[in-house]
Amino acid sequence: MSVDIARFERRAEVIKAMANAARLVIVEELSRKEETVGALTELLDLDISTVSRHLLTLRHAGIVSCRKIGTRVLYRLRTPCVLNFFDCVEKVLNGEDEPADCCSSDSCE
Amino acid sequence: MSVDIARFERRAEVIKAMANAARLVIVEELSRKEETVGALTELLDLDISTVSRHLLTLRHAGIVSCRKIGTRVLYRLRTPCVLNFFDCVEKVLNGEDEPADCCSSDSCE
DNA sequence: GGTGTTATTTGCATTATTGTACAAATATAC
DNA sequence: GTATATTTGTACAATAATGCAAATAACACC
Repeated sequence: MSVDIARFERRAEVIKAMANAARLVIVEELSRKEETVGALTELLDLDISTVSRHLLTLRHAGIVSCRKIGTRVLYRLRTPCVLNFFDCVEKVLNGEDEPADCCSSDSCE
Repeated sequence: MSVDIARFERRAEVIKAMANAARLVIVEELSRKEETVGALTELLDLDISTVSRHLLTLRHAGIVSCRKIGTRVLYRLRTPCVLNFFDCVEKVLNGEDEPADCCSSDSCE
């Protein structure tokens, strides 16, 4: 391999943290306001322990941060620029940003 | 669950396609010019069959497209806006976009 | 036509990673 | 002490990454 793969591994770690529907719901919700684990769990059909782990994933990636208030933990979006991902993702989903595809065979549609 | 999870699943599919170091190398390389599977394989310490599958993943997500020239298949970046991800990813990695974190305990750093 | 060569994809098996729930542990307040 | 909120231990299922070998595609040559 002739590339500095470690640099791309680090980038991929951040993107991986965004590569899950439940975590995207969390990110969008936190873009509106700080929320507790319990409140986020109500949005998602998941066990609270699972939501807690999703938040850990986002926190380890540096995307969210948290603060403790009594027995609650309030999570917030630490790097709102991740919301910029969505514009491009919608373009990709709509097949924008490209005239049309060239090869239409099975192996290359 | 009280959210339209399917919408987030679709978004996550696109982001998942970007959530791998080898595929990020491919995307960056294709941002410079069209390349064949063989040429991309030389950048990565992976079997050509693995690279072919990474390209399939990117193609299914709508991020790259391809065209056949003789026995070669040339891949190109279909939605260059994905390159915008990198700016934010670097910010996240550098801990920018945020004063500092609040909770410094084990459970909430 | 057939045969060989090159480039890519596909079938299959294996390993690694991720998502998940339940139960138990921890932390904080009352 | 009890009650509430969250995290952690553990196990399991689902998904993803990988290489090797075989299959396919496109061409060149005879």
